[in-house]
Amino acid sequence: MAEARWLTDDEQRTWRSFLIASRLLFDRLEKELKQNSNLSFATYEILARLSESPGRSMRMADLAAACVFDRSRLSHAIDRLVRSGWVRRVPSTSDARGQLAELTDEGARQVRESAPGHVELVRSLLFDRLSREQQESLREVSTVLATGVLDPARLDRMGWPAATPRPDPPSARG
Amino acid sequence: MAEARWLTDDEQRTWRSFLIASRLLFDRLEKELKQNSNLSFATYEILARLSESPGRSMRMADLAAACVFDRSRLSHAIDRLVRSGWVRRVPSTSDARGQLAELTDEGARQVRESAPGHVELVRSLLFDRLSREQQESLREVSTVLATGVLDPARLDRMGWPAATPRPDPPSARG
DNA sequence: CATCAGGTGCTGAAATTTCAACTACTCGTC
DNA sequence: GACGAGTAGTTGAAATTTCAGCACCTGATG
Repeated sequence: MAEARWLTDDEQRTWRSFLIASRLLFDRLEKELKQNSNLSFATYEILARLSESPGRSMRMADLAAACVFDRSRLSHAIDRLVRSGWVRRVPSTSDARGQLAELTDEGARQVRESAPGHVELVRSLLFDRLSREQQESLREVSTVLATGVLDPARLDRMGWPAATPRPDPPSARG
Repeated sequence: MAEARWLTDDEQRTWRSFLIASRLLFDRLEKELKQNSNLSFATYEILARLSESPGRSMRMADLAAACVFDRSRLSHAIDRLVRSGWVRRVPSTSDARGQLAELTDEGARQVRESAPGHVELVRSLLFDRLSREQQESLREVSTVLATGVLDPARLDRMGWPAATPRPDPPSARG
């Protein structure tokens, strides 16, 4: 290795700003959820993802990918959710290794209850304050970051949401 | 409360993209530090901040604010760093309640050793991939996020770095 | 069919973070 | 100089996350 490529002052400022801002934001969301629903952000995300999924259930690995958790972390988190009665484990019928995490009615109720406050806060801290151009920039930058870490194929497999609406209907393929 | 203000599809995609992207990025940095220097990101930040501070030391509260940690978390983290021999606790002379966390020589060596790899990764995942305009957008958006959570005065007190270079030299004030 | 690389999910222990007090000190006021 | 509110930092226990390793299943290959 020759000379380390340091950050310019400008880059340094940008990086620190991003770091601080995202942490402040996530902390704030965490606090709101804890306060109003006694949920951690991580827990909320799991419940939210499940609630949006067909059959209110997902394969463990898919859920982990969607939430950007490693498998162990998800497994422990699901343990706790099962103990709370909000999630049920169901063995996969198509793959004997697989488990589905399935939202219970109680779990679904919990999401419905906590979602509005959470969404309202995201809106008020983020979208109400960003112009349309800034929102586009944010998505653009996020895409750059994500593809910097994972290739597009992997992102796609984990349900990467940044894509603009499909250019062709799926049936028109091939 | 009347009707909850939900997110549009577009906003939903932007939000999820941001969430996933930042998590992927931070996870990656965490992994790199763990792998190459056996440091957590949190630990690295503490050491880095101290190393940049005059006298290689900071008041606990200031350090906590700079790293966006709560005081308890920082206190525990510093405990560990003291046990590692990388940081020393020094009572503040001006305020008998206060403590300084001060980097030891060993600690300084540790930062010097781990910084290049870390910076290189930030550069390659972020700055090498963003145009100048995108970098500006990122800073702009970060500022919006941060001021959405904290007022500018508080940000300033915690060493918010997003400011463009001061319009006047400090001595020209008043 | 047997093998084997790779994928899935779980587990227990260790490390870290969160949470709710608690002590000690400062500052402004009386 | 004593009071009381507010600040600085620590502490211990509980909750969560990380880490390494395990057991099991699948799918490809021979």
